[in-house]
Amino acid sequence: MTPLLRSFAALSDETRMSIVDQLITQGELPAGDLAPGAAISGPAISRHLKVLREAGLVTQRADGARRLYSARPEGLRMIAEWTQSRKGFWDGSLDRLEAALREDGA
Amino acid sequence: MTPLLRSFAALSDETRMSIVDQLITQGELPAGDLAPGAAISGPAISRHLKVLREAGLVTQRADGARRLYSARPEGLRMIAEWTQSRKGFWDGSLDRLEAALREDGA
DNA sequence: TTCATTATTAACATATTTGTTAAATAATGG
DNA sequence: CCATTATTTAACAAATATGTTAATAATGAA
Repeated sequence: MTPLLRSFAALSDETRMSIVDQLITQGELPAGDLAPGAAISGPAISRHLKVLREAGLVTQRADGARRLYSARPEGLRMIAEWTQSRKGFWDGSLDRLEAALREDGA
Repeated sequence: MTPLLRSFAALSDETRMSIVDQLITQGELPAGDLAPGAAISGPAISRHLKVLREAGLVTQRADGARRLYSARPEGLRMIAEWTQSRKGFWDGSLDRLEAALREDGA
């Protein structure tokens, strides 16, 4: 797991998922419009956006003093695949364990 | 996300996944046998096991001075379901975004 | 130019996670 | 009862994550 994926997966998931969710639902938005939805300060949002940018999950575009952000499909696909692999691991674990228990019982 | 799920999902995933994986693959194991596989000290393993126990992912059984650990199917199912819901979110995000982009292009 | 708006960076504080070593606890065998 | 083994807890250190306020760009308008 890369530091960025780990970072994305970790504590502030809710804030960052909310940011991405807003960008998906409402399309391109300036940084300032994302703060209210996340209930944290501008600088905090700005740093989340930086992480999301570096992780390839959002893109930034300048419009005067504003910075317009959008969700990035390639990034979302990467996350979906990562969660897929993780789900696969746990599903597999469960299957293997249940098989082992059945053998034990037999 | 509960603190325990968050804790489980967070940084030490690899260590804790390795522990659970060993318990699934090799069946019931004493705490001491899990340390080598994880490349950390006994006390560190012990604390991971405590987290896993509290999260309901493993069970503990006394055998003399040893503590035998096993993977717990209900816990694995819970994790599998949690990753499933997460995967669902990201898959859905991707679908929605791609649909939005198609509309834009049209 | 000067001011207002928008966003980012700097400096700092705090909580959480995770590891280590040393001490404590529990069980077993002389 | 004492020594040994297995494990956990205590005390401490370090890294990471995340938030805040204040300072610093960058832009556009008066």
